[in-house]
Amino acid sequence: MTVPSGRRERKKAATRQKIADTALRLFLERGYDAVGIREVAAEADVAVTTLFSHFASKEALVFEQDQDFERRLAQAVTDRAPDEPLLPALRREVHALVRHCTADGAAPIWHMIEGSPALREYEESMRLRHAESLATAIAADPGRSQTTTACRTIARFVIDAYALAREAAEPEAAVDEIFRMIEAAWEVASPSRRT
Amino acid sequence: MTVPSGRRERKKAATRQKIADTALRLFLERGYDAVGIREVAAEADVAVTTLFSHFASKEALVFEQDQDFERRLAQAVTDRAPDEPLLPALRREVHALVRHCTADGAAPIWHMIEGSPALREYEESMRLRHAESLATAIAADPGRSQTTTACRTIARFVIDAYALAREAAEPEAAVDEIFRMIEAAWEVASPSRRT
DNA sequence: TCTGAAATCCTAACGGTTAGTGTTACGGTC
DNA sequence: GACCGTAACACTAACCGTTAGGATTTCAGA
Repeated sequence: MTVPSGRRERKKAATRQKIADTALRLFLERGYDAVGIREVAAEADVAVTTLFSHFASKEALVFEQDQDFERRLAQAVTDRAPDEPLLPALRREVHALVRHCTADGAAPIWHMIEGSPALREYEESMRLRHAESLATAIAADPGRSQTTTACRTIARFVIDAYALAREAAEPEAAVDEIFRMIEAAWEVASPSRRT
Repeated sequence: MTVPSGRRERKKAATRQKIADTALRLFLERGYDAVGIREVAAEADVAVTTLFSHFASKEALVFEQDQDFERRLAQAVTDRAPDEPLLPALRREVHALVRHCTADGAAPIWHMIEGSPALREYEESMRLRHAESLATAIAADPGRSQTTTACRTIARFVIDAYALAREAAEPEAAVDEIFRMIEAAWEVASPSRRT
């Protein structure tokens, strides 16, 4: 027991990172579908079973930062200034996420994702998880009077905003446009005012 | 060319139906994951390749009415009374769909779907398609002044309403609750009024 | 009846994923 | 420093969904 201190963890993290880096490099070089798992494992110099002990699926190799994403959304709710309303905080975070995904370096990756049905599908199911965890965070927000259904609804809408904005011609403007709609929906779900 | 008249089409439809029925029966009897494609094909007395010429994937065997669903949503927009506003028409249709899915006989099927990650994921990606086609229908609605982004957003929200309502304790009430939020979002997206 | 095409079949494989079973390398303990 | 439990990793062999390739049957129309 106790805290596993040091080398072991570092080696494990290094292995994981090497696999992820190798996979992404190969995928970008030759296309996601054209590179097999056995090949990624060989190039990263690990066994196939080791690869799958670090990543649950081939698609997960691409969405390595999945968990960061999920955490950031929830933290945008829980860690905001005490007097800041919910939605502006979420809007800021979504803005940041969209900016991060449409940055220069990220373009080839998203191009690859859009080119592979398997990756698109996987991303969709990721978003479902993100919406659920965001809904939980919103529902736990103090001084809130909306129903559970309303919280889950708004969480979905926020995730939708992220997904739609990324595909829009002007992502940043789209975020603002969609959030105006979400604010209206949120208002109407409030028995009293005060968000 | 001309219209392929009769027997051929009937036989094909019969084969398709037999495969779907057999698959659903086996899945419900022994669990989705516990029944293999080869087994379904054998029990339906067709070749595996034939099965896959009727259904694109194992999951598609379960969501046989996929296309109906998609068509009904689009038609709710295009076939509504000339003076009926958009959202009430969609609300009616979503009500009908939710009622259909929460009907008595359908319970075991949805239970099975919720128990299989593969099926949940597939359903998610179906919804994406449905949202896209609904967005197209909404965007094509005459006398409409919203932006493309707003149309796609509302389409997503409507699909979300369906998904969320089905999981709610009181599905019918949830539909109404969520649609109140969607109406507000739609209003705010209108440069002028008049839906 | 003949012909073209659609529907079906068979075989064999490919690629992601997992189970089963060792084998190493590390961390804490004596 | 020797020792043991365990976490990380490796190897093999398979399972399962899916597809390519190509043969064969069955129907609609000329």
